[in-house]
Amino acid sequence: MDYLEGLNPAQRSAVEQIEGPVMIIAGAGSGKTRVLTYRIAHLIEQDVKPYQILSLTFTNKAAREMRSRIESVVGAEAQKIWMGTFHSVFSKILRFEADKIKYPKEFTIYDTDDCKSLIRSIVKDLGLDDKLYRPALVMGRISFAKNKLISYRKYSSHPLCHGEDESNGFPEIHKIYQIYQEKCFRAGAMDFDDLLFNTNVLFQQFPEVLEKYQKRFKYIMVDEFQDTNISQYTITKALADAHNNIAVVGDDAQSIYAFRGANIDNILNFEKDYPKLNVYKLEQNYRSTSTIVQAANAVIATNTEQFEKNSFTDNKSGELIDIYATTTDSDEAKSVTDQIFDIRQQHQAQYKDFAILYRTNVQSRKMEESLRKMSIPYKIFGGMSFYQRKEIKNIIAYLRVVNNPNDEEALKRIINYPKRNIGDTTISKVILHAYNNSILLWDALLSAHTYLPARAATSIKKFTILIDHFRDIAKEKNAYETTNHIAKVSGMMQDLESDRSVEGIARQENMNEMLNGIQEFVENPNHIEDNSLGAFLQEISLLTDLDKDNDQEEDFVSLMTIHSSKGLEFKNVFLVGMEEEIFPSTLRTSSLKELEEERRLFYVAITRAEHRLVLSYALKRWKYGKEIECNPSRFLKEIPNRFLAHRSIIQTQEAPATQNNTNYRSLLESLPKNKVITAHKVSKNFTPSDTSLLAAGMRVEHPKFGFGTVQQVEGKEGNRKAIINFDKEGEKTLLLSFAKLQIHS
DNA sequence: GACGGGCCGGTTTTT
DNA sequence: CCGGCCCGTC
Repeated sequence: MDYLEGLNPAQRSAVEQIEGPVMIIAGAGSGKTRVLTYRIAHLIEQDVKPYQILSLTFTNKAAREMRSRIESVVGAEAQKIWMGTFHSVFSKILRFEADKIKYPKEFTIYDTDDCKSLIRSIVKDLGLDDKLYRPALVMGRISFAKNKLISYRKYSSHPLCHGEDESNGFPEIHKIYQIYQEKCFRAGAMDFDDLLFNTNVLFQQFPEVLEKYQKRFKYIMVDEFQDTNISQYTITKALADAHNNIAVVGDDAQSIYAFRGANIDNILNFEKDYPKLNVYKLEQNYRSTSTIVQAANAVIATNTEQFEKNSFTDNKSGELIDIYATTTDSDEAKSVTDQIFDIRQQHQAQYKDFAILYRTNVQSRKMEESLRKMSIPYKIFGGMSFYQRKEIKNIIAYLRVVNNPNDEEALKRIINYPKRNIGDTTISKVILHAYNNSILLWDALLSAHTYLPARAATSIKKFTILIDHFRDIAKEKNAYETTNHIAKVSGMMQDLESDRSVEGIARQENMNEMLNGIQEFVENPNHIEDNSLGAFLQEISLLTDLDKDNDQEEDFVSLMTIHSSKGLEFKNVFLVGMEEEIFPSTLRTSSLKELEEERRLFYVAITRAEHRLVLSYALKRWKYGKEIECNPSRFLKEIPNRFLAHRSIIQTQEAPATQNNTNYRSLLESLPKNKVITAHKVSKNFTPSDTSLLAAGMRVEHPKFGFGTVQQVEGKEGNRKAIINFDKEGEKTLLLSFAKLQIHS
């Protein structure tokens, strides 16, 4: 029981209260994962069987990590705990129960691209304007409905659905939704939202199935509860109804997924649904310096909607938070890279102690270029993931068709790759024939000779024979051998090998990596009970690249969006692109609700940092091939001055394009570098002065640069700058709207 | 049916 | 700056 010793009183109560409904409000860095881990270990110590525990986490990686931590307390038993994301846990249950809801066991999971492509074709078939009915928009509406458990039947009479569509000029979405759902059903496919929606359908229509799982899962835990949507909450509540042993963990301040249907109201409803609720608040932050904790608190306090929570820490104040501007986005990237290089040297840090966070994925490009130039190892999470690459999607499409021959989206992708003389018109005719005659797509292919010209029918015949052959192979051999065979016999491998360009070779390497991945899957003892092709496909379609296990030995800087960084922590965090339009995003400044979610996102970003937080923004940035002017983010003003160290505008010089990155030392020496400024000991009574009357010759103090003499003041309004010659740091240009200066003379 | 060139439009976050 | 789509040519 010694694992209980290291917990504070609130944490300990949250661990020990195993019966009945529990809500744990866990501030950032408050040891939430510890509590969850020990709670499960504690359950097992109390003789709860591991398979009676269902623990829903936010990422697969979080589940894996938690499992291995539990394992170190209770041993191999930990393997039997049901642990994973909502999507992965319930897709496994659906795979098992598929026949009940008339889906094939080997149903396909459509990814976002598949869904959009399907919507595009439906919009075309209906003769609608594809400029108006854009796939992303339609998809968003369908997703919105599914997350609220609104079926296509209910959609057309729902004021928030069809009603809203009509007033926005999209009266046909309900129709698209219906056909979309029919086509998915016939293709034996579910999209991400369907995995949850259909779980609800399963539990509602088959009480005996629900009862089976209610009996099994005596103890249920939900992490990141603030990010669950109605569909997820309904599943959880249904499962918990038999025993009422449900513990949810969340932090309303970190709710950042409303766009995905997440509903803060779930926290409020939880109190209504479970009047006997025990609430525990974990308020002590063990992660960050008090400067960072207080800055984050100040930021979140700006929001009107929030729970009472008082985040505090006993950690020391640490360094001030850096803020600075750069002239361009390239300079921003360069300065961040330089600082990472320097800090690593000075503090003997490792690259994995650093993260670069941004609001949107496109911002990673400039960072990546700069890191490459300096030969700094890095990894980009999110954005274009491994499984989204064309060559990978192609081989997966083959596997999908072999696994489920009615998978329309996969079929469209590979029926003519490599070239088999089956063009778009032919494919469209087959799909239309299947739809009009209400037959399966595969049957439409088999009977192609009855309605298609001989030439096209012959090509299709050849294709179906090929796929049948692959299915025979799949019956005899394991997933790895099958894939290997398909890659060769389909002609894919040859097609890749014929391309000797750098990209072509990279594609072959990706293909090999894919094959290795399958082999690992097949051989992994965790998959012993089901290492089939179908199980593999299911697993990878729900994997994000955040889930990848990182080799402990590897040392790299992490680049990701703030959204992806949730739940993670880094010693040094660089938050880049702190500009209006970007963060907060233009699309989210019109309503208070959305702006407050952006602010929570800022809160999440700040609280990722353990020791050092650096905020930067550019004055100019490239966008769509044009250079645009940027303004500093309004959020910067929400951090109280006493936590900030403003720095001069940083201008770097780009490295010559021809420079290769093999010898970064000489490259480094050829470039002007931003020194990392050692903290100046601020005078005890330091209070920033009004700088509107600042003039040349005045003596000033800056919290980071120390004392200096004003050389010149220029510009006007928000753009006023002062050139100051600091005694120790030399000449700096400071933007007066941000610089904290105390005038001493 | 395949392929290449030109034009247009997009702008968030993710399972 | 990108990728997707349309249209012309082979």
